[in-house]
Amino acid sequence: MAGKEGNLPAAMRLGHDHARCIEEAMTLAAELCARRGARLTELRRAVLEFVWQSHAPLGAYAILDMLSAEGRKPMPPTVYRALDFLLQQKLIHRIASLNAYIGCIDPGRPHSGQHLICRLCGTVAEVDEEAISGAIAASARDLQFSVEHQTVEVTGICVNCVPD
Amino acid sequence: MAGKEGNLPAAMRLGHDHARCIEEAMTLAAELCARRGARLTELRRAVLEFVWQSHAPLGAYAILDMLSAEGRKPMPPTVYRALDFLLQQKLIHRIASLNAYIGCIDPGRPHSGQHLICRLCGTVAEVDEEAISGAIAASARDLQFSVEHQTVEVTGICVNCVPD
DNA sequence: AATTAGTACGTTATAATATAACATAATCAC
DNA sequence: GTGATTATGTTATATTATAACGTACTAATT
Repeated sequence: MAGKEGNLPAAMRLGHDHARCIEEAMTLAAELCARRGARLTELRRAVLEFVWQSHAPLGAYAILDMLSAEGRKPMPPTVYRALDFLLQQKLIHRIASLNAYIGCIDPGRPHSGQHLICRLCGTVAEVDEEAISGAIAASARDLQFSVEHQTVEVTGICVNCVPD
Repeated sequence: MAGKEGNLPAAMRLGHDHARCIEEAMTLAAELCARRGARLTELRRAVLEFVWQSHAPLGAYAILDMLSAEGRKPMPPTVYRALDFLLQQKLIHRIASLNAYIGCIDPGRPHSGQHLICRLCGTVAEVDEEAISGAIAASARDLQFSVEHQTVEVTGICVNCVPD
């Protein structure tokens, strides 16, 4: 057996090399923006890096505070504009049920991710299951509903927060 | 062929008898609360009825305004408490992506509903597809994630808002 | 390197959503 | 009816988000 961490997403593997998560996310973001002619400015880079500091989503005002602590003193619109840019570039997701933002684990590929949110540790794991998105698409088709965006947010207790 | 309104949920059938939607919802709510020993007070009843005025979700402050127009002059906590009660009794759902509230179409049966939200007319149709909730449950099981709540909100264009 | 068009950011103010904390009133169980 | 419980009223404030307008930076072209 591979143990309980066998095939889990990084977010739910306690000992994972998170510095590498951040580094990969930042490198990929830079590449994608360059390819798209989108400007990943210092501010936007800083916001994205803060969002990636953990696998728990971060609120806009938490980001504001972190930027303030760094010496910048941005006002809310500045942060929201950076977040809007990152959302447009699909570098982050907004978690509607938490009013907070989290890094996208696979910004290069078009996808409608699903998020598993641990109520105890706050960790959010993104998965992309065709079985889920396909079932939603099929149900919408039955109703002749033209889907633009799927929000799937599953709240519960992650493997690290339940007794074995 | 039954036409485009063949098997659609009431929310998406333009000519449906909405007075009956309201009446059935209110009757069922009264029955369920009685059965559970929960107090469906006048205020809570009024809030539920406002939520059911249409198949588009209603914000807390819109409800506040409607109560004010009726002569009551409640403050926000009063409305939020009524909404909390209705949420606990599963008589309404909160649509996280809209910060708004909508009547539950089947409060008697335990279920995790999915919501299709039309970006144009605001109508929200609730469906309960085992294929969707099952796929989510299966994915969570893979990750040893214990699910407490599923939020599925699908944004797009409903059948009444697209050209034929 | 100046011009300019477009984009990004700064700043002020305020809107929209939600809750904490405590007081009063209604209802229920006995 | 008395006391316990639940519901609502009230004041104040927290949290999340955006409108509107001004300034500065960037990139492309001359």
